[in-house]
Amino acid sequence: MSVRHAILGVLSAGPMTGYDLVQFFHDSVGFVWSAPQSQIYPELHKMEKAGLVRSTLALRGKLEKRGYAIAADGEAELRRWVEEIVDYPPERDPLRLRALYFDLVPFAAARSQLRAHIAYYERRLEQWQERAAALRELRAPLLEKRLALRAPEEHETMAALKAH
Amino acid sequence: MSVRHAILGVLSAGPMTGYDLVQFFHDSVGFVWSAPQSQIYPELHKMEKAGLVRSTLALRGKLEKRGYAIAADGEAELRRWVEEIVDYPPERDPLRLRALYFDLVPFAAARSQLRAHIAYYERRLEQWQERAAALRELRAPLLEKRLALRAPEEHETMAALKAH
DNA sequence: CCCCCCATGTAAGCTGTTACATGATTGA
DNA sequence: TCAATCATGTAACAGCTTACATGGGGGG
Repeated sequence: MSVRHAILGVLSAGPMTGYDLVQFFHDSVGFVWSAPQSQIYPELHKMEKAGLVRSTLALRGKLEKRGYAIAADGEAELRRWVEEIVDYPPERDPLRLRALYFDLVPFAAARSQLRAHIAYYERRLEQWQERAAALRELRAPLLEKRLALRAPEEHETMAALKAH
Repeated sequence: MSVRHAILGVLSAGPMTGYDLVQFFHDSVGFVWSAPQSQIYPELHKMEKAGLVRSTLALRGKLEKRGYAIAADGEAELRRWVEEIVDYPPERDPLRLRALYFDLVPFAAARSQLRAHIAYYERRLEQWQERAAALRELRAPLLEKRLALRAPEEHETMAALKAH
């Protein structure tokens, strides 16, 4: 149940609306944990019931918008979860599964699978590098919000991530 | 819906029981696509209804056992699926997600996370190497069954896998 | 005035997890 | 005779995907 913790993590940088969260899942946290909009709103409701977040209703004209902020219990839970060491999820890799049966199809088909695979990971790598660069230059909105902590620390986190 | 294709793949090496399949998912295909027993039996039923596999009832004493064999439609479907190029599943990495929030916990906690992570992957790598060695020496039961094709081909497949 | 963005939700359906349940056979 | 292995299933639930649904605000 990690959408929950991903949300807590984002909210730990500051309060925001469900919509904002959706955006972050689209282009920043989404890099490591993706979640669709249809999962975020219900989860926020559940989290509020569980006392992990608090919400306040605001208005923009007639439009209702609900701001969510992390609660004390939420912060505690987030920290607990980060420290917790758990088992890894079972392996499930569609390409490797396909690769097991490459002997069943023409060589050319296998080759284009692998080409597509390489292309995919090259794109991915580019995205990561771009993202890492952005973080180093402090261009990330969430990171900016976190500047209550000193910046170099985040750099190390990111370095660790990239090392992985 | 890839349990289905994983099962088809295993069955393409020869007919076997549900129980046999469970074993293979436990220690060979499971390396790339894990599936619990409670998923395999129902899936076999569905696949039989869909005409992808055929089953025959056999007895061992009073004990019923059902042998499953891949049907023509199943082979076709497997081949189709192997050739198909699809999008990658969304990213969802629990450790990387944790790593994003390492700044919230004591340094020591982050360090032991990373240590555990490294240990995990070292174990994993060992397992892969062992497995690869077994395949090269043709010690794998499924591979033995496939020796209707010439063996060197499988080597290449495995090489591709390892390269990945 | 129209389109894109902001903003929030619901519903059906599939996949996978955890746990429960049962019973026969084989070998030590 | 006892434990491990062979053998097959069911049920409840959690998590995620895809699609549907609605409506106001802001800028060109």
